[in-house]
Amino acid sequence: MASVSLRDVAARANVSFQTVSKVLNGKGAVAPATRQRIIEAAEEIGYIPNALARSLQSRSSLTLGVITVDFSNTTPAQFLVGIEHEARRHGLSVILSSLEPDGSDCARYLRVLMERRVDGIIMNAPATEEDEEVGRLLRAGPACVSFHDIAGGGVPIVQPASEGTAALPVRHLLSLGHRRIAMVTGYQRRHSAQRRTAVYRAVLAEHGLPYDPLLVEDGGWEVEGGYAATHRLLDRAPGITAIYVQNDLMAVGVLNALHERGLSVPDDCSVVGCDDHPVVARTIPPLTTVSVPFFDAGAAAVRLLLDRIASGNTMPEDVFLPVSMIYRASTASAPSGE
Amino acid sequence: MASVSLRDVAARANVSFQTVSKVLNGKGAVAPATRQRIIEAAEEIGYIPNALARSLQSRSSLTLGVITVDFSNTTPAQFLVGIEHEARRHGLSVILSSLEPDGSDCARYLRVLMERRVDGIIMNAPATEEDEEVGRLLRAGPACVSFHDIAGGGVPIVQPASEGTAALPVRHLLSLGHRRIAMVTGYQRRHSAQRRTAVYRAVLAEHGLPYDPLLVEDGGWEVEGGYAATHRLLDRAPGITAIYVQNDLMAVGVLNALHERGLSVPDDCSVVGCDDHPVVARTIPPLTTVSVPFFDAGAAAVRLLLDRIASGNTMPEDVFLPVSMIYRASTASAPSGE
DNA sequence: TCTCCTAAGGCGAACGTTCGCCTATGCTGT
DNA sequence: ACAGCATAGGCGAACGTTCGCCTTAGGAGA
Repeated sequence: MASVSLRDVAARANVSFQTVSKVLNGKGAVAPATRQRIIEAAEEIGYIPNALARSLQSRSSLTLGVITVDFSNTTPAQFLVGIEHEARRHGLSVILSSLEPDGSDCARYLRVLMERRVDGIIMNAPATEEDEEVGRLLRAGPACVSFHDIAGGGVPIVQPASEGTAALPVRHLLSLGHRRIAMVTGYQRRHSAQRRTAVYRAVLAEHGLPYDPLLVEDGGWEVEGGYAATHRLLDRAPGITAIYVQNDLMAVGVLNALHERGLSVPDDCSVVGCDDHPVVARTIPPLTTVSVPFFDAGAAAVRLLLDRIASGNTMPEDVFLPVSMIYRASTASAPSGE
Repeated sequence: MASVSLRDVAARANVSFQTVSKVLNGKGAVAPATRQRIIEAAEEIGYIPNALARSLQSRSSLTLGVITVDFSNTTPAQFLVGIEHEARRHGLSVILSSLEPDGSDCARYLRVLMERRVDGIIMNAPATEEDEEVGRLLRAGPACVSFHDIAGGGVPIVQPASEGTAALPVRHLLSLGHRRIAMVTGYQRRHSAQRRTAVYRAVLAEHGLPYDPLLVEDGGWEVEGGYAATHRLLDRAPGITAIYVQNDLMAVGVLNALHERGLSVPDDCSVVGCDDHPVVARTIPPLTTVSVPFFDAGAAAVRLLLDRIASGNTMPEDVFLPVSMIYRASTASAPSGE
């Protein structure tokens, strides 16, 4: 188990260890017989190259660092899987750091990644989007790409287009004749929730409808928050015929709350979610939602990062991911008002 | 950006680089004034230790490798989060490798982890549970702990007790008076599905009930599989009054299929899931299920691994995780048969 | 005054690579 | 017979650490 090195292989094959290196990396000119002997020797004593030593010498760790929000939710997990697969395709490994909910440990983990000399960093930690220190570190450190805003900018962003994630559902509901369209938002301190709210407002305005704060509730991104938000909405704002929910997890809670109230979806109230979580294809009723390509987003982030590294860390354009509506059974025409 | 090393700090503080090392690691005896000077110098030129070099020299990478099935599902993701947190607590980083569905790339990734000289490996890749090569590599390589069986053994296992995940739900249904209890299994090639099936069978036998293959369908662990399996069951086996579903994701599909058939849950048919997926607290109806501590499982795996490393790779006992029933609204007494 | 001790810090070596340059050997062409 | 040249492989250095041992200087004790 004591690690066997190039030197051990060399001793066995009666050559210098540098020659072994050449053979194993297919570099220099080596006689076929010697090559064969070396390869066999390596095989016999179970030589495994030491990537640490290689990285030290080559000044490239072939490693990406990822700092992410808790990914036990499906959406950040999909993003992460996309990153991992694309990284692997390029021969890179991924070091994972998942943050506390408040993101307070981000700077510390960033430092760990820098000590480990990662070649690049991918961020998905909305809780730090206003953290100036994190912004500074990221601008000073290795190449970085982020899924959320970074305080002070300077880091390219990969994001679903919020015109898509918000405008598509709201337009869909409007086209079905709904006029009192409530919204359950994600945690309102997050920029993505704010952006979607702004788009909701803008689309309503386009159609001559006022923005009514009574129709908007914070669901905090989670199932239970969606459930509670819906009950609050129904308590205080009668006449709601549709709800746009900023993610599918909350939408599950929304459907449950409506059911508890004896309201039928979609007959009494339409619901649109966002993300196309695997589960909502079979909720009762199956949910109309927005499909967001999280896997692809992860892959795109890796590619962007690699471009950035290759091009000497120039600042590329932000990437906006195309999204699309998935029409299922949770939306229908507004009940004929009388 | 060109990396600054101990030597650079040393030059600035007018000492040897080894002295800088001593100060920064708090090792040798150094005069307070010198110490101060060194710390300031390090600060000023932005010294960041090189973990690669450190690992090379110390022969310990402070890294854990994790090989996991696609974790865009919540349960493997929770396990992974648990691992990451516990690893972090011990100052270890985690290198992540997620496999193709068939696990065919496992041996390759294992090799990468060994090249990177990880201190230990945690496996969660059920697709490889019969792969002899993987088993061999794991027994020969660094310390390892697994969440699923390893071909040939020799690796300690951390697992929810299948007496819990299967016996608890089935006993619950029996105690409610159900006698025709169907089961939607996970992918039947997996040992965990097989074990749960065996326990289901054994518990029925305890109560003098025969094992009826017509009541068992493979749902493949996914929502859609649960949905399809339920329709097949209802088509061919009338009189089912309860369904035990081996995971919650499938249970969502089961609830939907029952709803489509016009069967009320729990009045016409009870349903029990497994895992306590966050979503099933608000399905319609909320699902009775088995809570499995996946976070804790991840943390326990890390602790077991560290014990194993510390104790020179002795073979510890397997760990079985305690599970418990969560009673919600999807189960009720069997309809009074007439 | 001499010995001994301790504190402070220098120094060499090693961890396992890769890279570039150097040398020895033998063959080709005239 | 000799210059010229591939071809094969050796060798030194460097990447950035940590570790253990050595040296030096100054002070305490007899």
